[in-house]
Amino acid sequence: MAPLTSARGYSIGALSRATGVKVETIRYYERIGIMPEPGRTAGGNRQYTHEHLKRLSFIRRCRALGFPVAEIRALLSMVDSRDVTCGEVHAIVTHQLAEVRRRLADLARLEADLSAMAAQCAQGDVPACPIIDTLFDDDAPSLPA
Amino acid sequence: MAPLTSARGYSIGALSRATGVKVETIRYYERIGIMPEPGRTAGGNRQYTHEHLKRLSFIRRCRALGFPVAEIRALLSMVDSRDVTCGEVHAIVTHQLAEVRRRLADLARLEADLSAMAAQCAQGDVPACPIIDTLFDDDAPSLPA
DNA sequence: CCTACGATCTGTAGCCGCTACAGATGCAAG
DNA sequence: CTTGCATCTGTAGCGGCTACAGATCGTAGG
Repeated sequence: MAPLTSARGYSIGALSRATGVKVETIRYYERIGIMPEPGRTAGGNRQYTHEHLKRLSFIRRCRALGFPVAEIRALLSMVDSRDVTCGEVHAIVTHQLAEVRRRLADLARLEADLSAMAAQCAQGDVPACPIIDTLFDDDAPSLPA
Repeated sequence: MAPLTSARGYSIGALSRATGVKVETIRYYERIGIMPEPGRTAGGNRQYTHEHLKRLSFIRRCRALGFPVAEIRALLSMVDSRDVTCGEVHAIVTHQLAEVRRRLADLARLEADLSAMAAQCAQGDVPACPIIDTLFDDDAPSLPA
């Protein structure tokens, strides 16, 4: 019986479609060492296995959660060395969570400042603009924190 | 009477201290054309005026609001051409506000996902980890959107 | 006036995480 | 066999700085 696609493996394009990670990015991940070098066809094209697919999906999910590559690398090396302790993983996740919350707080402040500025503005063809005036004002040493 | 510091102008270091923008960044802004080339001393050191100070403060405030340099450039060219219409400024601010809100929403989702993951985790020396399991799971095609 | 030392100078390379080429091949369908 | 897409390698670019190296400027103390 003719086996399914997974028997001969995936081309890089197939892997890309299956994971949603662009071809160039897959090669990039190989170059920076978070994806292992796959086998090759006689002609030199990459051939991936289902293991590659799982790993790349993992990476994609982590990226979607905002993990920097360095942290993904750390997670993967724990997985690779079969030395996953829940505590370490928890620490990485918690750290990332703190990062995200910090950025959230920053953005919330921006949102407040920008919407206040937008509200100030007459919006018409008026040649003067309170926004510009505010931003250029000497007396405001910083933002309305 | 001996004039104040502003008479001879500011050195790049003084401007940096006055605005909170690093020296290298000031030179970078000059290179990319959002800060004008200042005068020079006989020996070739940059000499800034109070106008430079105001402009750089404006840039810094805009950056702190998350405006990309391209938008700051647009704002500055309106100012430079003395053709500031409030409507255009409003459009740029509103656009930036929308960007910020989009990023806020993204981050809020990340926050939710990460805190759910962190809560799942046993946190101890347990050699298995539900987080890793989840992220590696085949059946999860994407994130719990 | 000289010396010493910090500030500033120019130019270039690196950071992250891709993305976009160019120009040469591989591979599969008709 | 040809066509034409997919893939190959290698390199350069994006934004927005940041960090050097190695030379020169400027100023305060002796």
